[in-house]
Amino acid sequence: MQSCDTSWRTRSASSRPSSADRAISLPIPTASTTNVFEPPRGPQVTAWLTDCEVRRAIRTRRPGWTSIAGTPRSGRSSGCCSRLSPVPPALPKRFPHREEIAVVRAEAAALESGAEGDTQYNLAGRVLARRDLGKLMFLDLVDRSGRIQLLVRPEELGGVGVDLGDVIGVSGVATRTKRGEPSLAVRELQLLGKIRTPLPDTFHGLTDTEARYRKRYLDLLMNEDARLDAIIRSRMIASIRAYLDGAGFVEVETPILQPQYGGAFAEPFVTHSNYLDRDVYLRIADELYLKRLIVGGLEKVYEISKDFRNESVSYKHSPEFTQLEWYEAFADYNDTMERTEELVERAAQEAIGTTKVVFRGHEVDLARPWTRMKFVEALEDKEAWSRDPNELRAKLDAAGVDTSHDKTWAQLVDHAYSHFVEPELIQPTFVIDWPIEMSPFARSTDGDPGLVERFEAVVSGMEFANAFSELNDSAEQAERFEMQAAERAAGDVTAEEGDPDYVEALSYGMPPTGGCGIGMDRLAMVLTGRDTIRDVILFPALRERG
RNA sequence: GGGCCGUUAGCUCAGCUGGUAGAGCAGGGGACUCUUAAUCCCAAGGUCGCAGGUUCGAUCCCUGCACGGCCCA
Repeated sequence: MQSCDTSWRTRSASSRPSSADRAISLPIPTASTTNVFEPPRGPQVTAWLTDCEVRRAIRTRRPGWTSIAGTPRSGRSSGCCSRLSPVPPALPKRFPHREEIAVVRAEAAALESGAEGDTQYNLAGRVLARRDLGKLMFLDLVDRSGRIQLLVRPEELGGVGVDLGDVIGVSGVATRTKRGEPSLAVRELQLLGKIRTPLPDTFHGLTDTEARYRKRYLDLLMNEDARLDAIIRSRMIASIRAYLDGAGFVEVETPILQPQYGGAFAEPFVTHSNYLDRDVYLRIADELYLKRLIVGGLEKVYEISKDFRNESVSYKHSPEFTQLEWYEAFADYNDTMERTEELVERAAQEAIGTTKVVFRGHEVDLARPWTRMKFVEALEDKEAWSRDPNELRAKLDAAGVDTSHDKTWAQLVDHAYSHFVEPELIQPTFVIDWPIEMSPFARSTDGDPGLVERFEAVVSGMEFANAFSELNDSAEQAERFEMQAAERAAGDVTAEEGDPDYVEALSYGMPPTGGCGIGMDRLAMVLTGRDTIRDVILFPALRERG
């Protein structure tokens, strides 16, 4: 099923390594760095209740505060997180003036053992460890920014009923324990969300691959790496948007439901519109609509969106995936290559703080410039190039490649490329100047009308970007569609269907244009160091459980 | 689509070519004032993925199916 890898715009697409094994670490956010993930900082945090108010609350048994929420208990099992657990009265609906755990942890880490800070902080998060020593209780509180130990003296709070997995809010001061652990000395503790089903093993976490995908919330909750992956992906997307916006691009949205799909070699999903009283397709690419906008004069447009391809899955293929496509008038594929390098390098720096990653077992550097390699020369080096289908098939058969599924020359050549060239491209590489039969939307090269100005970007053997100097002549586009119709007739069911409406759009004239598609999921794989696309898609497609 | 592997307690895993299942953690009861996979004591926890077959007897052997993983297409 190579059809996926011959798309015009790339499609995006074990044991779980521990944090220490990961090639990347997030730069610690500081006040000076712009971090889109940090919630807006309010005024300097103080207790959300004054001591006086707390005392009054305790006297009046103000609901919600653990210190007065129930009978003081002893023992580590001071409440059940199951159906037997007493329902706390009216939990708070908000918890304002919250500081990030990482901030308080940093302050605590700078203290002497046994010392306490001056500032009272509010922290909130989930309790993921509990070490109960009778009159002393240690809880580990986790939020998105990190983990900190809570030092609790239940008697001083009038008893604490906290179960592993509860969401709580606390108030207290930074401190370091005698053993030197950065902590918060808790003065007040409040239950904010009750756990009803026990957590998975808090030491091993949730490691079953299927369970991690089906119950991603548990994966995120238990595994810091999973949270990190989600954040890296979000930063990557944010960085890309910021880059394109800054470069004068207009972000647009084009139809997902389309009467005519196109722009890639792929099987579409088919659905039905009651209003239109006809079947419509879920888009397989944004390409043809975006170029209509270039015809319309928007000059620089981009879209980051879901595409859908009704095909099987693999480590780099998912039936629904996120793709970035941009189109830039008055640019060609050389300009587009430079922009691709810059965009990816910036995304890496802003998402993970470095351009050096480990992906699929290889140390890779995404920093500019990337290697340029001509498609035909790469195949010639492997003695896997011929313009004659029979001769090419013979060469591939001689090399032990099973060509029985390849019906056309284009399929043979694609097979040869996927088999011999692509897997060996480890450092980021642009493979340029592709056969015209494989590229119905790209302009011919100046030197060889049989080749087009197209590039694919590859890293660790995986394609993640695909671009070309866009064909902008309607008559030639019509001929290319006819060429594709011949491919279909020859047995390639994924060959491009013609799109007369698109040809008509081009007939009004389109500026020379460079266009590019980058698989966001695949780029996220590279940046997170994940080997499978399902690890960077929060809710991957799975079969219904039997 | 093909090959290989997996599915046992909420989670992480043991289970000897066959005699109806164990541990740690979590959960329940209790002890404990510096722990950090805290520790200690007690009790509880199971349609061994599903359906057939072989057998006196199946978590174990065989077949099919479901779901997942890896590799190939």
